[in-house]
Amino acid sequence: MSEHEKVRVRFAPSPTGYLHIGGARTALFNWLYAKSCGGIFILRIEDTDRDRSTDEYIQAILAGMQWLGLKADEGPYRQTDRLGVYKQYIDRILAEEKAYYCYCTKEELEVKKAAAVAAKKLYKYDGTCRQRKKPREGVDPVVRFKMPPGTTVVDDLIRGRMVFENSQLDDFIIARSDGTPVYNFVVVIDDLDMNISHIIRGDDHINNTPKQIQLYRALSLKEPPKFAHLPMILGADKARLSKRHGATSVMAYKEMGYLPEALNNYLVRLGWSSGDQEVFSMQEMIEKFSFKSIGKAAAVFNPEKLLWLNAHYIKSMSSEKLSELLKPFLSKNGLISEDTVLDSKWLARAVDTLKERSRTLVEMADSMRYYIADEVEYDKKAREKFLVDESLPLLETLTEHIENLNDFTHDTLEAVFKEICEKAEIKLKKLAQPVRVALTGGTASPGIYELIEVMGKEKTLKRLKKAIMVINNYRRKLA
RNA sequence: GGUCCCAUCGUCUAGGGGUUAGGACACGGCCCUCUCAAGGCUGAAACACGGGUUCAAUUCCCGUUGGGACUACCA
Repeated sequence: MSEHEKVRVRFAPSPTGYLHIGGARTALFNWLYAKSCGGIFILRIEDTDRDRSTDEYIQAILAGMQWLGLKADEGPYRQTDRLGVYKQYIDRILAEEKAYYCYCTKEELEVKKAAAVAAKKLYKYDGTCRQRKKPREGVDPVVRFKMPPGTTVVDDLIRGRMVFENSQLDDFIIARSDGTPVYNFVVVIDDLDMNISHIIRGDDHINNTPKQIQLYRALSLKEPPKFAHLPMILGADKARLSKRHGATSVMAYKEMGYLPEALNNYLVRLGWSSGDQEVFSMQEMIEKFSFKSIGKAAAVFNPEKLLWLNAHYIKSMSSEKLSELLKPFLSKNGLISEDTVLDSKWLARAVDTLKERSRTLVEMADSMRYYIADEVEYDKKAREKFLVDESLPLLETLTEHIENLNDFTHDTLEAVFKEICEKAEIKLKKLAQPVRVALTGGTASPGIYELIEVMGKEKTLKRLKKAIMVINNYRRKLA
């Protein structure tokens, strides 16, 4: 592949909000395509809307992409740093008479537009200023593109051929009356200037495409880039994904305890597939990515499936790594503070017991409560059902056994439990459930032996004794 | 309204002129089991509708319906 044919793609968000699910998917697909053919992935911040763009959002977008592992090979470029470039192009296109100054005021245009709407006709700029030779006093003009006649063909890599009548396109504005260029113009300049080979973006941009292609042709002899329009992501109500549908910012998912692997995997399967495969490593995605396997229909965002994938990635991640990721969540839920010293081996052991039953890091951190907190709080129903007279001798016997136990491991604990059950002629359940409530406060937990092993002798004994006390107190009250 | 796009289980999707229309999430059942999970097995669940083309259409074409995007001196 020669140098100028090299694949160069870009993700071009506007910093008017956080990196959301839809943007992340667009970024991912661009990144994937670049990686799949040894191309360059460029990040470009489209901040020409100065009223709505903020630095805070730029940082948020960067943070989101970093979390997802979508590293840009070039950039971030900022369009506001390139205003001089756009100015040159505007002067040039004006000089070549492919664009013109328009002195129609907003108010005049409003009136024409209202009339068109009232008559149920398509509103288009009527070309009043196309022939105008002289400036109008007291009006700062906008610059409009002189849309040529004919048709514009878009050969979309995903959708195939689309044909647009140029008469339906407008003499759209390319520079505002304050001289600043507008989106449809700067995109084209940048893509031209940055030698973008493929434009991969949401299909909400389809209608911009013919306009941009016309601009390319007006500005350059080069063939315009190839276009690939990705299907939209919708909410459960089939409307465009928005805040109403829950968290839409990528970083919000981080805070809810999702793993970037899970989110990437979920996102890649929205509109794309490779046979029956559901789980993909980033490497596999890169290897299998192709425009041919991208669908055309919009996809509904399904949080349940994301959760399932997250659980999957939690299960398959090493407990050591998980422990590190878990720590921020432990301090957030108050289980550890800055000066807490956690033995990392012990933490990994604890995580090990929780991996298969946590769908998010938040859930896992909450389960850690019974391992870390000083006291457990009993669930009312659990206490009433299991911390009862019947359990008292069992808990007492167990306490004695454990006090004399030196070898505090899964196997010896199992032997102890078996022995007690045999002597008392009861099923394991009769013993395990009260113990579970005593130790965790609830009825759901890891296996009883691993639970005790991780909890340790001291904490186990303390809680067993507390449970015994609770049962005795209750008896006394009744008496 | 106009332009453009889209249409397989509730959801994500595979498939494609002849299939018992496959998988995954969610849901139900069973197994495993000290609880909860995880895991295994299993069940229910879809080609929007109407016309063509064809020996044959869910698949190709047209239309209808439904959904969506755009229609800014936003991006």
